Amino acid sequence: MKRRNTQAQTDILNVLKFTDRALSHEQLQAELEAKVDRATIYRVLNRFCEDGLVHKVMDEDGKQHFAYCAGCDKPNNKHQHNHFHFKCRKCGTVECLQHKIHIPLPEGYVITDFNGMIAGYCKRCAEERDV
Amino acid sequence: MKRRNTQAQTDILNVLKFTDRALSHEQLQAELEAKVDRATIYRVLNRFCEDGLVHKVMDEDGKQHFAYCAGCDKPNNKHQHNHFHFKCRKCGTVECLQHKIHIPLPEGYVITDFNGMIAGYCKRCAEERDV
DNA sequence: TTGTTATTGCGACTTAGTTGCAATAATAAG
DNA sequence: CTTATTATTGCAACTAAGTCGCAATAACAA
Repeated sequence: MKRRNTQAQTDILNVLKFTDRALSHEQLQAELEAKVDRATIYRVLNRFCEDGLVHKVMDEDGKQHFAYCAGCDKPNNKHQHNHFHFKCRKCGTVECLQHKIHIPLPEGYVITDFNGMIAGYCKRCAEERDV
Repeated sequence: MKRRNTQAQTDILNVLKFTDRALSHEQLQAELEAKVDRATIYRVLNRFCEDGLVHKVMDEDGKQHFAYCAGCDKPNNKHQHNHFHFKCRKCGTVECLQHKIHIPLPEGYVITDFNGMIAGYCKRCAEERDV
């Protein structure tokens, strides 16, 4: 199945490309000035994931967030999204942390997917809380 | 609000206590010979989480899994579920990995929650796939 | 034994994400 | 340039996980 170039796709990819955050469907839709259907957004994002353009993370509420693949490792041609994400419980932003992780797996185990999410308060929101 | 001892609660806690897995609501309900209402199971599990008896992990599909707190760190009285979980895409089991994680956070950030999930194939299922 | 209120069961509800299908439009072929 | 092929979209209906309100039940303390 060959991919085609469409407006919706480039719009979505642009939003993701020009932020360092991982966006939920909701946040992404808010950023999209062009009206794109819910279902289409999901389908586009899933396609991007398959193609390795974007990675998906689950937050602690079970909501998907998508981020452009910038600093992901690529050992032997396979994309590894082996970094953590930080979600602020107050402002809701999800950011990719730089620190790369390697988890020792029991022998014989095969890893296909990585989902690391830390929740808490980002610097700004933590300071506001202290006041 | 004071806690009371009920059958449902001890049943649920026993199931969790005597497995080293993190169970989804579905799996847990299957293990419960006594019939307990869906909503009750969720409420009990959430109470257990609040009380620090059990920890919750999200899998890559956004499904909650619950595991009895056995090997969790407890620095200065606060529970930290700072270990990873491995979910087999084939048999569906979620196990707690022993390896403890420490993620360096940007300065000023406060962590309240940790969710680490790796998906792949466990030894048994990986071997079957190779055949 | 009785009163208080935490807990349960039921059903209705919410929300995120998916899917079927007909319409649209990107690309290839002529 | 025109036409054919089929990937992609929009819409609406659907699914599944989890939550919530409320009346009924049952721990526990008095």
